[in-house]
Amino acid sequence: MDADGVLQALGDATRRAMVDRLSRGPVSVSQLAERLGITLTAVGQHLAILEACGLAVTEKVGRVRTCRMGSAGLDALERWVREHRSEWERRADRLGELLEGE
Amino acid sequence: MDADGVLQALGDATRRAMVDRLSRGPVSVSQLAERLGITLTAVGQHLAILEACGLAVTEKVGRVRTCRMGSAGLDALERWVREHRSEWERRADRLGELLEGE
DNA sequence: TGAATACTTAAGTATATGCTTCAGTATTTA
DNA sequence: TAAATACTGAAGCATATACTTAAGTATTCA
Repeated sequence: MDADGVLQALGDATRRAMVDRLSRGPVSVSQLAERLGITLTAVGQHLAILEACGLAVTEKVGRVRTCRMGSAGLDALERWVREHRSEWERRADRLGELLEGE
Repeated sequence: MDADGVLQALGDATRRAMVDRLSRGPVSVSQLAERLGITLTAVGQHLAILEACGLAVTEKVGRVRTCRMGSAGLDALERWVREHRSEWERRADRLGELLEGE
């Protein structure tokens, strides 16, 4: 899973609301739609994006699709943060050493 | 700094490229514009967004504005990840205990 | 002091995308 | 088996926003 897709997905407020909800446990497409005040179709579209980047996992049983949080998306995001922070902090450290050396 | 703003900001590929660059050290607006192949104006607009959410800090000295990475943005983002992951993992743990109890 | 540099601001354009409706399909219930 | 439920897919619309040009301002250089 690449962080680009995750960040692109989480750029949208509705999808963030969906992830908020998923982090508290599984839900059906209908339940998401009702909570967000949008159509089932819209939820389906967002869900496809969340699944593609590993933020959600879904499974259809009978006529109802159950949606859960996916670990891969959060993993990728955390990795992205660490990489960007560390590069920048390494620089900050070198600057600190430089100043101490004076 | 709220994670919403940070995620909204990082939803855009150009701004992600800017943050990539900033994480490797300070740059001027012109240098960013050249690297990204867009106008100074466009860079300025993105920069305002990155500053507002704490992903960038800028300082104008003479006629050149120098842009650096901001810590607040990454902090907020890491917090967001931890909160969403932990809630979901607590649930997974409870499920695990439940299954063990059978 | 005049020219060049490095932005800044205002205003317009063009496209991406979030959402809708409408018309299906598959599953459950009465 | 008929009606209701829970989605799915195709197609269109409408708005947000990323980018541009054009016209400034402030600073440095020759």
